[in-house]
Amino acid sequence: MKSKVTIRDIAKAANYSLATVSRAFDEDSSINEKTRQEILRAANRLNYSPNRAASALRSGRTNIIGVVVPEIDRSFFASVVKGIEVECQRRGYNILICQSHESLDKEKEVLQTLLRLQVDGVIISASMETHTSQFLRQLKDNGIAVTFFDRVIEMPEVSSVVLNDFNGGYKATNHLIERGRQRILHIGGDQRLQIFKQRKEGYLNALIQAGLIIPNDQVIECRLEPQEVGSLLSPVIHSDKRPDAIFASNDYLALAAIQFLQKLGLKIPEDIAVVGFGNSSFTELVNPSITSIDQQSYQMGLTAAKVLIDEKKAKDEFVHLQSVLEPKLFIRESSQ
Amino acid sequence: MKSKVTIRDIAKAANYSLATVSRAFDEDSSINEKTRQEILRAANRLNYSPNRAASALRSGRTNIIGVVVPEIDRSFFASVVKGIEVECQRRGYNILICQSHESLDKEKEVLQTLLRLQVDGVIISASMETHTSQFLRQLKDNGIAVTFFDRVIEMPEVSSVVLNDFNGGYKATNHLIERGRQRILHIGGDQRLQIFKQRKEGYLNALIQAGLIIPNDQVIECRLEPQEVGSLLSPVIHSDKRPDAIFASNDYLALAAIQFLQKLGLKIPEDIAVVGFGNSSFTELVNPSITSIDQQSYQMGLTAAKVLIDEKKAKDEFVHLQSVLEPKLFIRESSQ
DNA sequence: TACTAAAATGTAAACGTTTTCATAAATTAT
DNA sequence: ATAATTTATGAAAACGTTTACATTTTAGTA
Repeated sequence: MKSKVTIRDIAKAANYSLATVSRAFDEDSSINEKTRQEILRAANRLNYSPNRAASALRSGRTNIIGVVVPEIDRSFFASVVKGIEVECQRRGYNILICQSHESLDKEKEVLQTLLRLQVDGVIISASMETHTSQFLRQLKDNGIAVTFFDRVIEMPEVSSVVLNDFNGGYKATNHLIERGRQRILHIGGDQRLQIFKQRKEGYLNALIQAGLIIPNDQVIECRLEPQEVGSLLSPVIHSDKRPDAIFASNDYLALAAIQFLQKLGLKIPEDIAVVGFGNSSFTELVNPSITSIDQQSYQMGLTAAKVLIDEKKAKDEFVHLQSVLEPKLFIRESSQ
Repeated sequence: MKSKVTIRDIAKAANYSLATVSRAFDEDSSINEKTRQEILRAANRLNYSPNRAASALRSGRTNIIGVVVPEIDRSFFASVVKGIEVECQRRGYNILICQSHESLDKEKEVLQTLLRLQVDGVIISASMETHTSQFLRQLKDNGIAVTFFDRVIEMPEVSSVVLNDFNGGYKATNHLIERGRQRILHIGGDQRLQIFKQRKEGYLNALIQAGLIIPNDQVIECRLEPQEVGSLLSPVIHSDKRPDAIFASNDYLALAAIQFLQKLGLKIPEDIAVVGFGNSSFTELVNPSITSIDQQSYQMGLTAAKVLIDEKKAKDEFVHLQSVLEPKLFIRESSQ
């Protein structure tokens, strides 16, 4: 059964006081290196493992970082979480996962739980319904560090890690322009989210820079339901000025568009080239494979964890920063 | 800053002892209902929130459940974890995620951490390298409940939740037989894993039951690298007795097979019907969409959490059980 | 009514660390 | 050598609960 060897047993075995033993386990504590070794050896011999609850109670630090995502089973979030877990593990932290299910109420609830648990920090991507930061303010006021990723809420003194969505939109569009496309249509996402707004801005910028006119009907807003794509696309496709390329703000929309167009007998990419966003795993599996912008999800997770932990370590003199990752274009058949 | 209202403050406010206040928060503690209400009201008024570290230290219970998966960003695991999180949240538990990265050493390491953290239970799907249960034994010996899912290790007195992979293989194969296919080839996975063994068994059983002969070369073992599929398939396809159907133990293999066959000019499903396994999201996105066996991943997560928590609650009289979920066949174009 | 059993509350001792403050030992400066 | 620092150690008090045990109150019984 449970061994139950405590710091007290080590103290006895190594013939030091509790305090000294405790210090032996603390990196930056003034203690004679020789006695530290003695103590560590004794601890090892007794097969000691510290009681984290006791430590948390006394010190107020848990070494646990809370992670809040809308849904863990979306490949983007799963991948970010993977990055977070890897970096946290490396730095001696553990992660506690919560899902907001895109609901503000649920998000508040899990943040409340994380506060109660006294996590050392929170890494969060806001739910669709979240547009204010008051609850996170509460965490900050209780000394809990906060870092955003991807879906960021305006908030002073909070670090965040995002993709340069503007550049993503720009690169995607520019790629199509370089391939000689002239009439490039954009299927956007919910414009209340910064990420989609930025992608669209990048798209527009690329067009302007290339001197291409942008007719109003060349941007379609789509609330991310791939089923809608057909009906939204139909009028434009049948108009006299059919687009010769599409930049979709999301891989699922790109795929839906491709399938719709193929059903109409159009050839991809010959008649219409398509670029997606997200570099989802299926983009290289479908036929034609889909050119897409990679979101650096894993890297985003690594970075978010790094930023948060560094912030904790640096205490006061830490400068809050927004880390911006650069998107990468993966060229595949749909735009060749 | 931190409010710091403790049980002591409530005791003062409500005019009861510490013990009584503590009991008011414990469901099954003998306490007068009226005083409980009084206390809860006071707690509410003071905006009290319990200190979990203190509770954990004193009681030895953390209300945290550790979850160990090979890689969180594989859609199957992400989906199971989602189920686990939802059920745990509902029952007042939190989950701590760790990845084994398919490495035995890493797995041991994270289990050690979870032990240190004194989690109340562990839900785990074993790494590819794990074939023994000695480290989990250690957890059990320390009073930590363990539940397996999907990748199970033989271990007495441990509950598990799995898919009926045998039936999955059977259903997939039988579906092809019902569609009139006679020469059904199987692309299997690593036979050291029970799940793949079972799928193959189900496949063989369906064939036998239908009175179909099984030539030796009709089962291909593939270590799950989709690139290999072509070279493995090639000889069989060009032989005089070409299969008219394929049951792949995995959706990626199914897709790889389809793409390889299409390149050879074969029509799917007319020339060769294909069924996959996993019901991955891309199966309905590709062309043709792929018939597949659903693994009930979300349900598996829900169930695993439920079984574990029930076991904790029931203490001794709990009967360890293996929950077997039934796979579902999703018929799509690749087998019509 | 008095007596017993059950239910409700209180007292106080844990749980295993960390950390403040005090003290002792070692080092440096004078 | 002595005083002034610096460095290592120790003693003891937290941290905020839970829980065994003791005590009081209430309800039940004869």
